[in-house]
Amino acid sequence: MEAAQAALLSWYETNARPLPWRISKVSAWEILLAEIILQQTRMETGLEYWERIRKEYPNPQLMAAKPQERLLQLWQGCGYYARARNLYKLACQLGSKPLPQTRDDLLELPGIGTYTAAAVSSIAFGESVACVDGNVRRVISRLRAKHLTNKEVQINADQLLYTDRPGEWNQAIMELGSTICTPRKPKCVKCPLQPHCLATQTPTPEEWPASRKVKQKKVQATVLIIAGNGGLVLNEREGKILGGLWGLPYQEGENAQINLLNSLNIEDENITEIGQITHDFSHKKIQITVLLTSSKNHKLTNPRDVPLATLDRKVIALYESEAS
DNA sequence: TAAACGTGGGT
DNA sequence: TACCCAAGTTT
Repeated sequence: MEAAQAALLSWYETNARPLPWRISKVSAWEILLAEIILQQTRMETGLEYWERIRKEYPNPQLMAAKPQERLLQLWQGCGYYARARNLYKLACQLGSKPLPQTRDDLLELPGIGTYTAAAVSSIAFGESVACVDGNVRRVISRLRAKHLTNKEVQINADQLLYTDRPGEWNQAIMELGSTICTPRKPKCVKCPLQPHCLATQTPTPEEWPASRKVKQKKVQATVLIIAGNGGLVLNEREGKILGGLWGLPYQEGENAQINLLNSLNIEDENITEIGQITHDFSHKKIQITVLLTSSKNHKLTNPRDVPLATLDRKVIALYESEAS
């Protein structure tokens, strides 16, 4: 074993956070659930979703046996709902077959990309493959003090991989990125890889890797609350944005208000504006006008009975505080 | 390849 | 306030 590998594994042995799957043995399915839930999601947030979802679905067959809407109900608030839709598709597609054990076979499944395929095959099945996530990319970029392409990062990760215990190695390097080699103010003094790192020899190790710089677009939108005794008008959303979740009538753009009212045959004079809300997506900043009217003879739904996105929950919370 | 896709926490 | 970013994938 090389010195850098020994140093990191030794550090990991005493500094690994006590995550559930490190404390006790869990199934490959539960590893897969964790990897998907943790995509772009913080550990502290993801853990409670993982506990909830693994408990309800100890295996893929039990997931496929219930409606997608049930999964989305457990997923609500976690974001990136395509993950849940793809996970459900995966469970259905699997049928009675066991989970594939290699990276290449896992890669064929919906919602499984290069990171997750390598993470699951190495952690759950011991395959010697290096996974590259944001942590690994950052650690390796700094070790080399270079702006690397994806391919170059993967090559470096493959070379560094400790093939005797690939799952443990992958977790160790991610753990380092997550707790020591952080995006800002990295704790180089505590880093087991410092003797091997080029970035730490510079005044600005946080310079690597380059940041993404995606600018949020500002958009206007209107939401309409149609309220009655039985609840609110809620519809199941379709498409990629919050698809599969339910939500209030919502429209973006200049003529959103007029279009919304026309499409629902609502008269102008029965409408009141109860407030403005802002809600951020990663790619856009939404300024929402919240309109209220009373239901004549619409089909009403209790918001507690259906999966909702945080955006809709915020709007409903405003309405409920207004009503009380 | 770049943009779309949620949400919440940190600075 | 504004911006960054988190165990990424899809198109």
